This record gives sequence, C-alpha cells and structure tokens, in this order.
Amino acid sequence: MPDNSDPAVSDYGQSFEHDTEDQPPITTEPLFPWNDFQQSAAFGQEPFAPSETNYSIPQLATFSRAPEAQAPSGHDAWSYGAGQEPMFPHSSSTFRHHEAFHFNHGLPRSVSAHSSIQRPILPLPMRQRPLWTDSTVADTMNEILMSEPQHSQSFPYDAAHQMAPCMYSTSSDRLPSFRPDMRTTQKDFGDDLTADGCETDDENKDGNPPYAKLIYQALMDAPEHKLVLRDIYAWIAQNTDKAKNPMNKGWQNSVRHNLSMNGSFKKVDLVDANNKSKKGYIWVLEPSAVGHGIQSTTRYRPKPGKKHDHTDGADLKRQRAGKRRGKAARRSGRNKSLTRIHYPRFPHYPQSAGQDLALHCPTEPGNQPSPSMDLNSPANLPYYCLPTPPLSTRSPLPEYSSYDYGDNIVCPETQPPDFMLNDASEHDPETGFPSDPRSRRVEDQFFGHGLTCLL
DNA sequence: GGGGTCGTAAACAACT
DNA sequence: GAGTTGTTTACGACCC
Repeated sequence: MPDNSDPAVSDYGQSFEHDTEDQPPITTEPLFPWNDFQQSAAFGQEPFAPSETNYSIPQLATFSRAPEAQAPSGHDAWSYGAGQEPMFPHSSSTFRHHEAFHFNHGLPRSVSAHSSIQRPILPLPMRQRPLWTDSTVADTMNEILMSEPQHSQSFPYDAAHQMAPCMYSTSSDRLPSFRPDMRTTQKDFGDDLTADGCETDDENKDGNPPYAKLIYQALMDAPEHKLVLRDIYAWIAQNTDKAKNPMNKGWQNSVRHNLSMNGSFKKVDLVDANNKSKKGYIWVLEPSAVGHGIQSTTRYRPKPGKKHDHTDGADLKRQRAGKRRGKAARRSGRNKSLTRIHYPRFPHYPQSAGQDLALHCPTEPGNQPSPSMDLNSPANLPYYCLPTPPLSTRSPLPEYSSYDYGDNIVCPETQPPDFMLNDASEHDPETGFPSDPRSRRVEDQFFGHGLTCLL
C-alpha cells in the first residue's frame, strides 16, 4: 500500500528516488518509455518475464509491451540498447489496485524497497474500458465529471494519434460509444479544441476527419509512413464511412486530389526487386509532417495572381475560421439522431488508428460487432492510452505550471484523490472496471493527471 | 468582399 | 482500349 503522505511522492519527478545510501544510485532511465502504442498482435498475450523487481503500485489497467519505441515529434526516441525492445509492465489481471506485478523492461535494476517512483503515468492502454450500454450511466458520469472544476482543464500533449474519449448516444438505441477524434497535433489541428475536449471540429458532416488528415493518419500507421494509393484507399475504406457506397468513387478522386495538392505527401518511385522497372509510386509523409502534423491541403493550392505567406495574424485568424468552416452546417448536417455527450477532455490515444474502427467501437451504431466477435478480447475493446509528457533525461519534463493551448489552460498537477488509492470499489467481473461511476470518475482523473506511487 | 477550409467534380495526361 | 493513377482547375458551402 503506497504511503501518500510521503513528501517525496508529491513531486512528479521522473527519476527513481532512493532513500538508502548503501545501494548504488538508481538509474534515471524512464520507467515506461513513451510510445505511440501501435497495437500489437501480441498485445495482451505476451507475458512479461519475471524479473528481480517486483513493484506494487495501484494498478488500474493492463500494461502491454509495444512492438517498437517511437517517440513523438520533438523528442528523442527511446532506446534500450541493441536488440532490446522496450518492455512495459504487464499483468493479465486488470483494475486490481495494489496488485503486485512484475515487469522487466530490459535494464538490470536493483530497487530499494523504500524507493519511490514518481511520474505521471505513461502511455497506458486502457484495456478494460467499459462498453457503455446504458445512457443513464453515461449521463451520470458526465454529471459527475463536469461538476469537477479540474475536468475543464486539459492535459498537455502534442503528438499524433490523439483520441479524445467522446461518448455518443443515439435517440434510437441509446448506445453510447467512443469515437476517435483523429486529431493529429494540437499545433496544426488543435486550434479548435474546446475546454470540454469533445468539439471534434475536424470532423466533417459525414463524421469523418478531412481527407488530408485521413491520409496522414493512414501514412502514420504505415511502416516507414509509406503507402501506395491502393493501400490508402483501403485504409480509408476500412476506417471511415467514405466508402459506404462502393459505387461512389468520388472519394477516391478526393484522396488523389489531396495527395497531389498537399505538400506533406510526397511520392517516390516504386521499383521492383531488381531496382529496374518502375512500378509506379508510393506515397510517403514528409519528415516535417511526421514530426509536426500536416497542414491543410488548401494551403498548398495555388492562389492565382496572388502570393500569400499565410503567416500574418489575419491569415491565422482566417485559417482558424476556415478550419471551423461550416461549424453550424456540420452540426445541423450531422446525423440528427446522434447526440454528443460532453465529456471532459483527456486526450487519450488510440492503439492504432489503422485498425478497423468497428473493432474499437463495437457498440457504435453501424459498427455492430459480428456474432463471432469476442468483445472481451483486447483486440475488440476500445483502447485508450494515457497522455503523458516526455519522461526522459534527454527529454525532460515540460514545466507543469501552465500550458497555453489557445483557450485551454493546462494544469495537470491534480493529484488523484486518496480514496482512489484505496481499493474500496467494486469491480465488474466482466469488464474489470469499477461498477461505481464515482470510481470511473476517479480513474479518469487518475489517467488524466498522473500517478504517484511507491515501490 | 476577401480569403480561409474542405469536398467534390471534371478534364486531362501518363501509365499499366 | 480500358482501367488506374496523378495533376490541375473550378466551384459551392460555409466561416471570420
């Protein structure tokens, strides 16, 4: 049981603190490498090797291991030495607080029994996020959440693959669910964020992000950020509603149009194995786009007879205005039966936007699971990872005092309430998630703000 | 009214 | 020749 009264715990430090002098200093190597958590086939299946280190922390979700470390823009990639993949704490049981579990992330480490780990919780697949089946639960949860002042705040993060948990319900079947935000970076696409974090203005009236962002997402999901046109089609067909009507090829035209017009997408020659005959082109993300997101396709369109640098204040205003284009129209054009339930913003992360959203949103109307789908399988549950600032000696923590993302002042220092650390709540045996909305709130607060624990 | 975003249509060329 | 891929222009809708 962690001792929250330990003054050392109050600091969101990133190093192992050691309180005994007869042992060597503990490395400041990050405990949980930052990773954008591509969903792995091995997710949830590969047990972690027992290690000499046995941590007891309040565990709220299953940890997993990621296939490769991939740092978001502006941060060094994590490295654990040649041939070593970063490993994450893992346990097959979830939401059992204070359960001791093993992990070994590739570094020999001795840890004092009285050492402390203090860091915001790291990218964390929220495996057992419940599938909301009752709008009353969702409404109740929202009431609770919105009554908490700190929930109007948000967590700083700037990386691809952001996902805001937004619940929807329909007037017909009242099945709230989660939809991907598909927001890329706050720098390029986040200036329409609102405090509640649910205003996904990057969506169009069909509920999908714009083509440029879809393509970007597809390429971000692809190895080396490269895809041929056909695969981009496939990704969009799989992950959006664009291809609902197979007879409608207009969306493919739009995809090609965006590929051609957006400077973030470059085509390179595709050659055969002998490097001889040309096999067409493969589309690749510009490095700047990988690092900083993409810009609107429109910005690359030629402006006949006028030169524009798009950098002055008025232009930025116009760009924002354009970004919010048709806001009212989208609202009205959006499926009338779809009711957005406001949910405070915790920019979680999808496991992989390349996965079929139907798998991630089994309860989404129109994305009904197949009869054979095992909804308890990790692959079929919605995944959310925690937002987190970089934790590395090379990528030091950003200052936590205040972040200004436009209208959003970010103060992520809220501590989880004490009672969260006391495992008094009941857990649904099916989902492993606390059955009490109050506990759900706590877990969201927990996930949104960080974890302090002892080992 | 100008300029922004975005989707869409269409013409056209080059390639397979 | 048909289909696919890529480029470019144009336009409407909507925003500030």
